[in-house]
Amino acid sequence: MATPKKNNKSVREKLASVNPSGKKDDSFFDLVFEVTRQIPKGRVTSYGAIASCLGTKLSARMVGWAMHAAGSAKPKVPAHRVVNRNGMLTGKHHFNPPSQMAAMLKKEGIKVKNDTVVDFKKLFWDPSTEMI
DNA sequence: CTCCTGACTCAGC
DNA sequence: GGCTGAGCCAGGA
Repeated sequence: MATPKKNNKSVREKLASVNPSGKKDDSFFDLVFEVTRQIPKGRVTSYGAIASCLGTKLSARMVGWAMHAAGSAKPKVPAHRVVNRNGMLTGKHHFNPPSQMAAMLKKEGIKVKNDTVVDFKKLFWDPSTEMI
């Protein structure tokens, strides 16, 4: 894909607006959580997209790692809407139960086949573009 | 304090 | 064309 994302700063500001409660801890984790929560229902995004929009495109792993903490995050983070670049539910094994991820996606109208999001490209939600 | 691992991605072979 | 290696940051042992 083109991946023109360059509003990394804008995204951060946007997130600041979402979090006006004097919360200054822009930990990478929190940032990822905010973005993930902004994902519209019936849409999905990739770790790389989030990482890229945050300015840490080289650390897509951290996004996934942050999702690991999503289970303890409050309110709950729709980590099921975050998949890898191929639209594959790589993190489903971390859900409880693993089938929960696909079930949630299906519930939102997203077709999941073989642990992969159908029309992922079409349902793809670019945080640095559609969120602003 | 040091080492390792991890829900990814890109580049190279 | 698919597979492998390396890089990234943070948290846990």
